[in-house]
Amino acid sequence: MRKGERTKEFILEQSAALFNKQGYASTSLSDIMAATKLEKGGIYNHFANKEALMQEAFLFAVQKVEARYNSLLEERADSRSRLLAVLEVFKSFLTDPPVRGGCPMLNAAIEADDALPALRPSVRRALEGWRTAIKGILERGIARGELRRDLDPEGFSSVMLASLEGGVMLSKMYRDPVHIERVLRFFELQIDGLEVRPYLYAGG
Amino acid sequence: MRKGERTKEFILEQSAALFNKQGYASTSLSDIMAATKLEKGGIYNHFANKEALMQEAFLFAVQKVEARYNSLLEERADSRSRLLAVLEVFKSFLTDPPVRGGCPMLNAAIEADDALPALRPSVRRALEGWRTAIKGILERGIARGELRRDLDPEGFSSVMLASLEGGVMLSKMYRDPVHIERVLRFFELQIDGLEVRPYLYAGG
DNA sequence: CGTAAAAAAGACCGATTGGTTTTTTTAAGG
DNA sequence: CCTTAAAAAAACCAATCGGTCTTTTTTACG
Repeated sequence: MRKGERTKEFILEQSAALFNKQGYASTSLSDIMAATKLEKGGIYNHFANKEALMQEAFLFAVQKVEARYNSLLEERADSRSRLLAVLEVFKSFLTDPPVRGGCPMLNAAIEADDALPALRPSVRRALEGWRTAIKGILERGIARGELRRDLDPEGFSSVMLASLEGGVMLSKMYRDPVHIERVLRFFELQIDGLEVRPYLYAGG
Repeated sequence: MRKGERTKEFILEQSAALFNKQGYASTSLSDIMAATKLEKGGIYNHFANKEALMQEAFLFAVQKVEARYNSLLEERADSRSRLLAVLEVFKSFLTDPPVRGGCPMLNAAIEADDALPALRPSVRRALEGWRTAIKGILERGIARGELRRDLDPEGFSSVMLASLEGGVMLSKMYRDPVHIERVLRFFELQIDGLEVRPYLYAGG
């Protein structure tokens, strides 16, 4: 009973990395067998079929990313620090990925939208989770008087998430972190511009 | 002789759409046979193997996108109009795609970086083409005195391309054009902010 | 119109795919 | 320790994969 759960977790960990690196359709059960050193029977004992494995592996990957974010979030109270934590998560997809192969949401999104319709709802939910997280930081920042009131959290969260995902894609393709770094720098400056500056804006 | 070239073009057109929609690895020769109503022999008469077909189909797709851009570029001389033409191309991936299935560079980039190494150089070249196109518009705009001198073409081109690709991904996943529209609006405002305003900046 | 070459069809191939079932092994609980 | 159920292995399956080769059909040209 306990042994089974441990191996299931292990299968998820290995296959999540494979799916994220090679793609879901391109990763065969043989690949997973090789990575886990398990025979087919040992794998299908824990998952009904490949689709169920893909589904669970994606959620496993998303969970890993969220764990990374939460650990980065510790003791960060103000909006600016929190937004920087989001930036750091996306940078980590290239420097020290929670799951090998880049951003799980981005990778799954491209593959899911036509080829893997079953995965679409989960991917969408994960992306929406990130967008609302960013939006929440912005709204809270405005409410706390840390961010300018003329900022549009709805719009800015879309743009920031889009840029980060695009930056990850570019840096992966170029094999050069400079592109995600430019995105990071750009949004650091944007965030600073959005901040209410006590001295500059004092009294206004 | 002429007939062969026409069918080759037709195969490229059909398979480019399939590859862009379903992914390269997930699109089988049977899919292409069904789409072209050709037997396997009729296809392999024009392409050495599936990899060669993928390669040529990707270049075909990129060419279609470039053609769209060039048609949008006509009679647009100033930097602002040209940058807006770039924005329109990326919006068109969702509203009226040159090749069905979204942005060919984005889709291929995600799949190519680990699963299809043979496609990587072409994808990278295509993306770099777009980035340098944007950079060129910015540099020219600065030289012509249309854009502010403190603008960094190198960095801004990365950020703009990343955001557009990310915006396409988001809108495809949400099946809602609002996200790419937010990116578009954001960069329209950015571009306007980068412009040298004759009255505001007159003399300085 | 006839002919030679190009183009397409069709049969065929081994390998691999995801999946199932049966057997063996392992591990946990009384 | 021993038994029982869980877990993993192993054998097996039809279908599909990309690819090859041979035959038939079509096309272009003299």
